[in-house]
Amino acid sequence: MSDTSDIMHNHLLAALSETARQRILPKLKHVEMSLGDVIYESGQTIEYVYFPVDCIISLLYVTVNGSSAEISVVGKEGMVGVAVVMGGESTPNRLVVQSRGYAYRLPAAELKHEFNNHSEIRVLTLRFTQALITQMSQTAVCNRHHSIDQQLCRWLLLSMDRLECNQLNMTQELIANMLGVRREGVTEAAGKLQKLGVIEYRRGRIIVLDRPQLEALCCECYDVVKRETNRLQVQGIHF
Amino acid sequence: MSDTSDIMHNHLLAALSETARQRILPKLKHVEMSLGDVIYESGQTIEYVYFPVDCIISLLYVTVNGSSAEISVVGKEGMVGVAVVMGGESTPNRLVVQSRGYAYRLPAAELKHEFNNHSEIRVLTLRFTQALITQMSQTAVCNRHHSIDQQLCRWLLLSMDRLECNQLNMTQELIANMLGVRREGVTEAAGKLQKLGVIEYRRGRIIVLDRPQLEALCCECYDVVKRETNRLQVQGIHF
DNA sequence: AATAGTCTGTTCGCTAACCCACATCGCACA
DNA sequence: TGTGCGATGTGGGTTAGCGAACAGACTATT
Repeated sequence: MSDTSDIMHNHLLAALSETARQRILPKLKHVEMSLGDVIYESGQTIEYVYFPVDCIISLLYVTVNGSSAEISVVGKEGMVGVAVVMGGESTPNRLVVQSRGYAYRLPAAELKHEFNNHSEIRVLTLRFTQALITQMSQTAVCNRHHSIDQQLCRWLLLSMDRLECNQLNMTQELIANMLGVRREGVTEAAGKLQKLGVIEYRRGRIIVLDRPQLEALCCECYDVVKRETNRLQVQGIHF
Repeated sequence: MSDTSDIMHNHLLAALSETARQRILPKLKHVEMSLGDVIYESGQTIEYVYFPVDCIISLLYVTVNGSSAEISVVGKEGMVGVAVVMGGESTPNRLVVQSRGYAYRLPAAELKHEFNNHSEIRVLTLRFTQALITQMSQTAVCNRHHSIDQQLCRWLLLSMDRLECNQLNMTQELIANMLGVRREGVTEAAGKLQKLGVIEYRRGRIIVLDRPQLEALCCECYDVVKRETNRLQVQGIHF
């Protein structure tokens, strides 16, 4: 995926009408996203928005004492940088590439212009923002009420959906940062899942062997977010 | 505050130009909001949006097993029901009146129409949504990393700001529901604050005696949200 | 083949918050 | 003036997750 033939993999770009896509296409740049890249730092002015193709971007919040938590995760189903159309220009979040791959990059001013002058991308962007809000609020609840075991399941499922494959390159340390817990907590939770035969874990590589069971072990949060995201996307098809 | 003379108390309505306000005014209805009123239930279609004047509305998420958590809180600085302009028509949240008072109610369709046809209210609504998103993500982090003591401080400060008075009618049981913790946890935290002379607590009524100290005891979350909300509102003044 | 570095597994004590049960206090209303 | 109920305070046992420290296992590099 190094040319522009994969543009339709991003659901938002794919949902555009032919005319809208032709309008935007020349402004898009296909860029590589490497694991760990910080796309924006907290409070930094957003200069580009990104439409992921096969990478995953995490929205992290980092506290003053350095501990962090993942607020939401975005892949091919969406975009990052919605704050530019909301009028904020920046957010208090850090955006990090959680899984390497490619994305289409659009200058923030172009998105703004398109957003203000054409209802099509406006509708799509807003609807996706609504899905993002759902994911954030679900994360807040999950952080409050559910165990690390459950949250790990949720996190794995969200990542799998965005990669569309059952393998994930990610150390326990990094997962712990995303979930905002200790690495040992992830080790323990992952160990349980491995004993159950749900996943296989080897030095920075996780393979999901039994997805149905993973879903069964997960809290409701995954399902709520997925259903709501689908609901909003299905609506997104008609204009 | 039982007539329509208090319309300017809501910051969004106040920020409208004279012509925009004249356009919307006839569609607004001044309504009383009683403590505990459920404005919308999770998943319910949103028929009206509300612009609080002196009441406070909590966005709650209720899990399948009945435990709950407050995702964000809205008062005179904003509105509830932004999902209608996002295209969602509903959210998986419950909205509850946390502090009684009045609000202006607008049919969802009217807001949508105004949003799609006039940039003024669009800009205001979107910017407020951005502030809401900030609050939600901060809540997620706070739930993960901060103690009940700190969260109680945050919650009190958020409520105080919206009431613009140092007294709050609210039982510990209700606060516990908002924070998504046990009532005993709140009793303990409130006890500490009372011993320190920061608050005075008597049967469903809290009085804040020493706000500076309350802020000092609070985690960073309050400050981040407040600064970000201010930043977005200040921008909101120019069109 | 050795070595350094990274990733994973495991342990021990500790604390915050949980669950449950019950005591007490104060306001409202009869 | 009681009396009942809703609100608050307290305690004991339990647990999930934290912090720190360390051992083993795998990988890459030389």
